[in-house]
Amino acid sequence: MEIKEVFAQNLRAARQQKGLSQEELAHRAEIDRTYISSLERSIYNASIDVVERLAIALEIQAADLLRRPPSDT
Amino acid sequence: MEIKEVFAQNLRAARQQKGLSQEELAHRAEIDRTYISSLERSIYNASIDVVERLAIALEIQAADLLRRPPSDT
DNA sequence: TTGTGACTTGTAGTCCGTT
DNA sequence: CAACGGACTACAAGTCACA
Repeated sequence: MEIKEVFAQNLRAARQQKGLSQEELAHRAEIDRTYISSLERSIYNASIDVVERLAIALEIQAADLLRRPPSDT
Repeated sequence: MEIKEVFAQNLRAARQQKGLSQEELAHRAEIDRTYISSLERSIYNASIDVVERLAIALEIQAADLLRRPPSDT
């Protein structure tokens, strides 16, 4: 499993946990709505500043968005 | 402090902890030596696949390379 | 052994839309 | 509300010569 897939899953899970739509998250993180959609579908390898902006908007640690599930380690 | 600076410091610290030169790490991670030099000088916002390749070469977690020092939180 | 400048190429990231 | 397309711009990715 590639890191961008891990990131995609963590991102979607964290966003839904907060009850946010892609558009609301996009606004908070100042990132394009369609790009967040792409990230959740594992299209791109986000750069670390995008990871951090999303983490801040989601009120979690940037490192948490890259954390692999226990079953995968 | 920007995330790329956090990453740069963590990268250099982890590399030196392993007693590796930039060139040796470059070889292990299959990344150009001068690019690693750039990353350690906070030139770029690395993408998450590069972060992971370096983490694997350093035998640490990708998330650890993004972790901010306690004094910074 | 590492830093740096100059450069090219590939992909990250934006903005418009439709389904 | 989200998936998806095309066309674009910005910047990461990768290479080289040299200090």
